[in-house]
Amino acid sequence: MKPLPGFRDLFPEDFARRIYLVNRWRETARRYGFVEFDGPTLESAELYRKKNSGGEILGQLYEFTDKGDRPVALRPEVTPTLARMVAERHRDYPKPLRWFNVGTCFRYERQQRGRLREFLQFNCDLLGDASSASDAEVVALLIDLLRSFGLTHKEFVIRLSNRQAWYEFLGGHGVEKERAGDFLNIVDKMEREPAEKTEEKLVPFGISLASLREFLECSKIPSLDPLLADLEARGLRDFVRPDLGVVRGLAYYTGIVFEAFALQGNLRAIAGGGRYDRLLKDLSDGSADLPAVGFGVGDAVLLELINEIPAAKVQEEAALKADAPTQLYLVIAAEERRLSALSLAQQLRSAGWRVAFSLGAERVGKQFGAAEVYGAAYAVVIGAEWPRVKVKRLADRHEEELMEGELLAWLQENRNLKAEI
RNA sequence: GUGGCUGUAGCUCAAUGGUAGAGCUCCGGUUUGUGGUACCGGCUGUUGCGGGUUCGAGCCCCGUCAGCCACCCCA
Repeated sequence: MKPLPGFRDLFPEDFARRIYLVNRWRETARRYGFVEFDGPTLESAELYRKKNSGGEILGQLYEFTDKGDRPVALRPEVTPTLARMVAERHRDYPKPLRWFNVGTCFRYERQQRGRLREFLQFNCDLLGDASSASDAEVVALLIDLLRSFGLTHKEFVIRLSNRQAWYEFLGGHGVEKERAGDFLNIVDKMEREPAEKTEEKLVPFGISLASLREFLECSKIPSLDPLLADLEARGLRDFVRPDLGVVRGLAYYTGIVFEAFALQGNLRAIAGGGRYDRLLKDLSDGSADLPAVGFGVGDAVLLELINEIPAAKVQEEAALKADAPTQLYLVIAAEERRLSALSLAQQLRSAGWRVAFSLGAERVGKQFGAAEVYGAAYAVVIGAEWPRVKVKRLADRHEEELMEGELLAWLQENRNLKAEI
C-alpha cells in the first residue's frame, strides 16, 4: 500500500526537514511581530464559491458531501478561512493585524515536482492597513524568510508589480474596468505564448503588441516608488525587481502583486502574494471591510529549492545535525550497573539532554556503534568503576573520566554541542 | 484534464524472447569494556497490475494504475 497520489508519507528524516522549514517560518514571522493562528482544514464548500474568492482554484477543490449531507471541501488555501475568522472577530484585535499560519492545504490536481495534492503552506497576512508601508513590511518578511534558508539575491528575486499601473494603462486606452481581468490574463500568459497568439488576443482591446511591450519595458512604475524606497532603507532593494509582467492568476488582487522566483533551475514561483483590499468585504458580505496584503509559500517548492542550492543544503544539513535526536548515548559496559545507568539517564533527561541507551545487554563495541549511528555527540561509559564514569566526545575520541555527580555540570560547560535550532 | 517517457529486491540498477542477478541498506558474526573502514554469513521478488502474441514474455502488443517531464495553473 502506498499513499494516494500527491500525498506523502513523512518518515523521520522527512519530518526533520519539515521541522527545519517550519521553525524558520515561525521564527521569521515572529521577528516581524506576527502571531500564529489556524482554522479548520475542512470548510463548507460554500466558502470557496463566494464571489471573488477562488477562480481557477475551484476546479481543484477536494469536495464531497459529509454524512450530514453538507457540501464540504478541504481547504485549498487559508485566505478564505482567514477572512472568515477576521470578519467574525476583528473587533477584538487592535489594527493592523499581523497574522500568520502554517497549515495543510489540498488541491486536486496532477502532481509534479514541487506540486502535490496535500502540502504545507506558510501564509502571512497584514490586515487593516492600505498603505505601501504594509506592502513593504510583507515583502521584507518574505525576503528575510528566504534569506533564513541561506538563499541570497543571487538565488532568488521578488518580481514586483502593481495592478493599479495596468488599470491606468487600460484607462488610457479606453478599456473599461470590467474587461481588465481578461486583459491581465493575456499579460500573465504572454511570457509563455508565441507573440502571434498574444497579438491576436489583443485585437478586441484595440491595443497593439508593440504598445503593450513598450509599457512592459518602461522601468518606471511610479506607484511602486514608495515601496521601493521603503525596501531601500531596509537594505533590501537588491532583492526586488519591478516587473509589470507579473500579474498573477488569482482574481482578487487589487494592488501590488509579487512573486518570488528562483534564478537558477526551472522551478516555478517559490512564493506569491499581493494586496487584496476587497476580499474580506466580499467574503463576509460586508460585515468586515479591511484592506489586506499577504503571501503564501509552499513547503514542496522550498524543499526542492534547498536541495538545488548548495549553500542552502549545507545550512540545512548543519541544522539537522545539530538537532540530532540523540545527544548522549549511555554505554552500559557492565550489565550489573544498568540500574545506575537508568538513574543517570533520568537525571540527564530531566536536565533537558536527549539520552538513549541500549535496551538489553550488548557488546560495548556495538553500543559505541549505536551512539555513532544515532548521531550522539558524547558517549558516557557506565561500568565497574562506577560512580566514576567516562565521557567520550565521539567527534575526536577525546575521553575524560569524572565522578557521576559531576557529569551534568561538565556537560553544561560543554553545552555548545547541545542542539540550538 | 491533455501529451511524451518510465515501472525488475527496502534503495540504485543489470539480465541477445529461453531457469531473475549485483551493489548498497538492514540483521547477525569476526571469542566476551571502546565507534564510522575491512572480512564472513543471512533476509527480501507472483519483474506495478490485468489481458494478448509465442513452444516459451522482465523483454513484443493492448489496457490499467503509479511515477517523472511538458502543457494548464499554482505553493
